[in-house]
Amino acid sequence: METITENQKIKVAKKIKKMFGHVDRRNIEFCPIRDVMSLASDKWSILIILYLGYYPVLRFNKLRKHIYDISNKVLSERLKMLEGDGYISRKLFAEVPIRVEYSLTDFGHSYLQKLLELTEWAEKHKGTVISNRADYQKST
Amino acid sequence: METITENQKIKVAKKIKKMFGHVDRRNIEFCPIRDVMSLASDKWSILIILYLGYYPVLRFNKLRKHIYDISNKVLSERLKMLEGDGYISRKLFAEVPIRVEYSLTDFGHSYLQKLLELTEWAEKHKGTVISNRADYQKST
DNA sequence: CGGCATCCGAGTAGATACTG
DNA sequence: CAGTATCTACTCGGATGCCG
Repeated sequence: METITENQKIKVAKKIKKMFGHVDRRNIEFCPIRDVMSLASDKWSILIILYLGYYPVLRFNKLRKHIYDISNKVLSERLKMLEGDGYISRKLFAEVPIRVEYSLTDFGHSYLQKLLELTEWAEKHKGTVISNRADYQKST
Repeated sequence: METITENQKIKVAKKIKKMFGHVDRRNIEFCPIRDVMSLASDKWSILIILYLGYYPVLRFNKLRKHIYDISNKVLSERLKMLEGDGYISRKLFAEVPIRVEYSLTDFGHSYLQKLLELTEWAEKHKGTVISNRADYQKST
């Protein structure tokens, strides 16, 4: 892993202060972490957004097969929330049988670009997490 | 919001494929999204990591006051998990009264650098999410 | 096909009290 | 001070059945 310099740490702290100016107040009407991130960085949401970034258009059951252990209920809930927040769009085709296509909006693509940085980090460092967990188990 | 070009979308799809090569398999022993991200991108985890990125060292009750609505139980659980995965370190001082200091490890700092990109995005675009949500409410 | 409605069980969060 | 213990409440996820 790349070592982090003290300078970088200071830079990061400044960014946090700038972004999170309300860091010390508790009368926050709308916290971006609690209210935006908690939905968008949910395990299922991440997978949905990634799959829609990979396959530009997906139907409900296709998506469900890719995310191979999500239930109808949970998938449809997440899709509704993600649609509500503007990350994905839902196109209904009134055919028989009915067809529904999900895809990312531009807003969703914008989010995905940032999200990808994080998931790439996780993929790259998953080995470290695994061994950290094992060590921690032993030490207790 | 910046418009996303088709080229960028293709680039992103390639990145996803590279990172998420198992995108179509279902016999995944350890999924970085499900197993790493779901802990590290949890609402409370994000807040803990951000506060520890801003204040290099924090004691239990200080941290709890900053994250102004987390219970003892949940905070101590998350701290243990984050410690177990290697993001934070816990230093115990056997004084009276006892003192425990939490801080980010280098691994935690590495994660924070990427995480910050995402939270900055969320802070910048929270207005869009709010209005998207309002529009969606009306349309239903 | 693409969901929604319903029910149920398990896990998780919160409040409070207590302790080394 | 830094948690743990306990209990309760509630949310969440999974399974099933149904319908346009």
